[in-house]
Amino acid sequence: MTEPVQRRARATRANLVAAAESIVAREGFGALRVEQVVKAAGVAKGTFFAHFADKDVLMEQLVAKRISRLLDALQTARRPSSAKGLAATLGPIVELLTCERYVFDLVQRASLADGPVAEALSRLDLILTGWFGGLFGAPPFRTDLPPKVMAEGIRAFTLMAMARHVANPGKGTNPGRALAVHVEAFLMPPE
Amino acid sequence: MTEPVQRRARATRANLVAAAESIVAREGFGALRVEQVVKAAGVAKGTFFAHFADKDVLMEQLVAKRISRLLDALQTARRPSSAKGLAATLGPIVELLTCERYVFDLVQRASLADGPVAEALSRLDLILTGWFGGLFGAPPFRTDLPPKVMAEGIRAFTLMAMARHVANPGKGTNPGRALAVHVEAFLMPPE
DNA sequence: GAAACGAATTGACCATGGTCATGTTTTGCG
DNA sequence: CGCAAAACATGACCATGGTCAATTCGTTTC
Repeated sequence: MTEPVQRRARATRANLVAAAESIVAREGFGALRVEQVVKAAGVAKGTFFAHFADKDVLMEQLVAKRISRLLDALQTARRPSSAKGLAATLGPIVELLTCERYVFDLVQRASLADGPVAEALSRLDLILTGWFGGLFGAPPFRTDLPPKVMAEGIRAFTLMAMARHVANPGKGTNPGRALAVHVEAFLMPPE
Repeated sequence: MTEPVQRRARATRANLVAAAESIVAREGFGALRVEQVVKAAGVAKGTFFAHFADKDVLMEQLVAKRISRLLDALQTARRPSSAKGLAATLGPIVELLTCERYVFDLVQRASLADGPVAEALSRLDLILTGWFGGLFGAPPFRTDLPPKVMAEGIRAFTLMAMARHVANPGKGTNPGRALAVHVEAFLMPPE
């Protein structure tokens, strides 16, 4: 639960994480079962819950790691120069978070609390805020709003677009396009 | 699951709903257990799942009914004349949806799919769209955006404000104020 | 009203996340 | 070292949502 101090415990924890990662890679996040993890790691079930308050804590950690990897790429990307470009830039992250309903629900629950997912996403906010420039804004986007508020707006729109997408499987919803509409509407200066 | 055709089955279903409503009134949504409901209704567990695909389907129905009652009041209310007023107007609904984390998660999952909750919320969208006026907009709000897009924006901001609130219990977050900030920023013309 | 057939109901059973009293290993200390 | 305390691990057990083959009930047909 808290960081283990003995070498044995650190190894156990690492085994659990490795086992979980391997299962996720093979069968997806939603298919992971605690029993499966502990069996693969060669420990008892109780041990799992001695290391993670609940299943979600482990899953958050795994998802956050994936998000972080995508953000590493984003960070070196060029600042997009249009609403559409901005929406497209978020594409890989949207894809990760909507790859499974289970993942999206997890992220949604975790995105505004404390924890690794929230941390990862606040890193995204930082990148966006940077793109929107300093106190005086950065065209072509609106220049009258604090970048922080704009970043929060993007977050809200992204979450909604993704929510619509995962709530209507097979209905051909396009989160990227929906997102672009809202970003366009709210982050570009009205004419 | 589908509407029952025999009188007996209709009565069973009504009993289940009544039992559930009574439990919710007494102990809240999150505390409701299927076992408890079937015991109170005097039927077997399997009967519950013959009438409702899963627990959530029943809960959605109950929550939607509550939302609808609040909307009846909203519908007769005067159109708010400021962003702050608009946020305040949504207060009762926000309060209902954030009264329990369980409720919020349920609503969030259901809000963009098919079902009674989505239906109730689309009624809210209709009211909002009405307030934002016809094709040419209605001051003091922005007049350059389709009312539908504005209503969707409000929905996104409301969901995010509520999510932050339920994700940080006891932290004194104020969904109404957070909402007002975003509504102000995005729905009022920039100056 | 008896046969036949689908609707409705039953309850034992299952899957799975989570708990906890107990046992084992490691560490720090005299 | 010897030993007590803390950290760690165990697995039987529990809570709860959900399944399904078997059974009972209601309705239709002749």
